[in-house]
Amino acid sequence: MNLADVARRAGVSSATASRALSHHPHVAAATRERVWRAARELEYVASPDATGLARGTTGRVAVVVPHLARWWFGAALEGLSGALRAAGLDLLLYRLGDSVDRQTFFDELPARRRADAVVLLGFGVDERERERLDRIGVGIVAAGTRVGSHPSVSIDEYAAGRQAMDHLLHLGHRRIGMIVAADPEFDLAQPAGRSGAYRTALADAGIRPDPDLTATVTWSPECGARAMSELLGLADPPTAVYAHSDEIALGALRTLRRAGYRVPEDVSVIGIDDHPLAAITDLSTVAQPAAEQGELAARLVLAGLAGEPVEPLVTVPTRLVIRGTSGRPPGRGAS
Amino acid sequence: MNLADVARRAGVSSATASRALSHHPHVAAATRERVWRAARELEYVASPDATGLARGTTGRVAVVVPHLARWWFGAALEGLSGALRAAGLDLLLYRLGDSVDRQTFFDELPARRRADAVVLLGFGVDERERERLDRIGVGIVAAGTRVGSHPSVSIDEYAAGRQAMDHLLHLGHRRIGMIVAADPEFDLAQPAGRSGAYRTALADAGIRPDPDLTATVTWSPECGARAMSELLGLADPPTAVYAHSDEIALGALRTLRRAGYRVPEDVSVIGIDDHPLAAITDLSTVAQPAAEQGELAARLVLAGLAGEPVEPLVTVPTRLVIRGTSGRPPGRGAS
DNA sequence: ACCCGTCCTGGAAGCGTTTGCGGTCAGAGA
DNA sequence: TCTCTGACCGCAAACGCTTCCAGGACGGGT
Repeated sequence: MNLADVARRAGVSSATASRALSHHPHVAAATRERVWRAARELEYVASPDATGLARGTTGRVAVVVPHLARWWFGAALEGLSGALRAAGLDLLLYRLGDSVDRQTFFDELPARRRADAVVLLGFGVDERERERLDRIGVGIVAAGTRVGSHPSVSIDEYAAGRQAMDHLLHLGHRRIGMIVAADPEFDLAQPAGRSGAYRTALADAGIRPDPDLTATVTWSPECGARAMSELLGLADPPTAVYAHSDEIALGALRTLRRAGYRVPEDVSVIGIDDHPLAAITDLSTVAQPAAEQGELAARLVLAGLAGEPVEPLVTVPTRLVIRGTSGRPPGRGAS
Repeated sequence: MNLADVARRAGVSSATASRALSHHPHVAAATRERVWRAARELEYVASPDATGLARGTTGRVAVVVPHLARWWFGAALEGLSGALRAAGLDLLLYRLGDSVDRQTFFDELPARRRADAVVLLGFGVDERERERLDRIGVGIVAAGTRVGSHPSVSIDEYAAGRQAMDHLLHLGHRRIGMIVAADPEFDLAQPAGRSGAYRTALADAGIRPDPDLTATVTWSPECGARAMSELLGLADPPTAVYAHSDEIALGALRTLRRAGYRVPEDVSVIGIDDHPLAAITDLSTVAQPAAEQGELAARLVLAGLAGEPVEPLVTVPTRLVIRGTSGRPPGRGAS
């Protein structure tokens, strides 16, 4: 069961056994083979605790997420876990459900000494938290957002927003609503870029933004539905709606259909994400590769661990996906 | 940084420091206080590796999942992680993406010696795998499925299926289609109960099942859409469809709408899960508490670790949620 | 035949905790 | 005042692995 047992069975010292098993040079081929055979016969597995103690490294990386049930997080985590597993690293998952969890996490830093690196998945941290985080003493990588000057991988939020907005503008829409997806507990950092795109896109098209056309809600389909109701209640409702996420957009869609509006004949809708349900709902959107972002984050971690230089800011491309919920505004007929 | 440093600063031996920090009895109150203060000042965090080595326990729980991006898994994992965190246990995540991952996982048992318990989230294992699993040497708990005689928490798949089917039958449907959600890689174990419910419900209603009315697909909305096309292509298409999951049902819904069928006037649809998008899509379904299942699984783990007797089979209730996609069959008018 | 590298291997010292065992010391009972 | 009983505390041995350091064997060059 232990290294000593393997060594005994192979007739060598535990030092040699250790070297043989971890592919060190300077071990005779025959010896190496004997040790490996003994290990196999005994079904030997090294104790990671002992290894960690001796080597000063844990073989684990901590991943911190605010949510798990939302599509983006699950998908990103899939990419991340796959790449880490391939590299033989274990994944320690910390979910910070609410501000209490969050507070204690940054106060106590439970991940300390338990991982060789930390990945922040999809949420921003404030100044104080970043300062705490630095005390954790290991490399930090962010995915889906930028965190200070740490290496990070994400989409260009602004560009993604522009793709959505420009699409609506090209279709001829002038009165465009926006549903902002914010999170009361977690600064997702995405809203800024996505909202900025809204404003500048309008400005570039020579349209003065109407503050009434912006609704801010928390991240859930129900809220998207409510926000849409608000927008429809305006004296002069929008002919198109740009939602910060597909989940929100789907909620908005529901409200529109319920209220008897035709989509896209009366109102166009576009989201961001390319959620799996967007395809079957025929929702126009801006696709972002979630799993790939997770995977790239893992690569940054690996590079950092290997002491290689790491690309500080990786940006993955987004892609406009035009489906059935976006069309020309009413009263303009198809070309 | 180390225990020795804390001990030195508090003017005691590291043995005493250790006892004081882990709330052992037979430590003078004053001493304990001094040690704690020193620890706080030094921001001391015990090395889990060293602790694990000395104590023979890891403080970690391995969680094995086949998917992450699907709602149920994310939600269950949320419940699980919350409860484990509250108990001070770390969560080690192993995602088995495909049969290759799966094979190597069961061959090499990487979780061995790295966790005090293993939770199998939402997938069944075959005989060989179970036999391998037992060699892992720690407690095993299953959630969302049953695994041998290990403690497990899940819904009553059969009962859930009956709730859905009986609802459709009560509405007067006689020709009911079923879309089975299977997984080529993972035996989800759910199909059996859910399909069984279909057959016995029909039998109890005196209806002979028509094999053409059953479509088996893998678990994704697109497949649900395709399966629905198949059913609609039948000479005598169903007036209602019972889908094994909401995701499938949503796909089916899309096909129906595209094909110009009205829901529920022409065709009724019901799923299982109560996916967050089911509410906004107005999909009738059978709700199952995903997060709660995860949380209960964590409790089983905790009980097992504490040496308490653990309930072997926990069943959580499901609930029929009638929304807008289920109604009376055509040609029978509202009562 | 001798010396000197080169390879391989073993001894042993950590890595940071926990914990069994024994020692010290103060207070209580006689 | 003397012993005895506990409460506290420290010593040192694990826990299972890695790695530095040095020793032994062996072959080739002189």
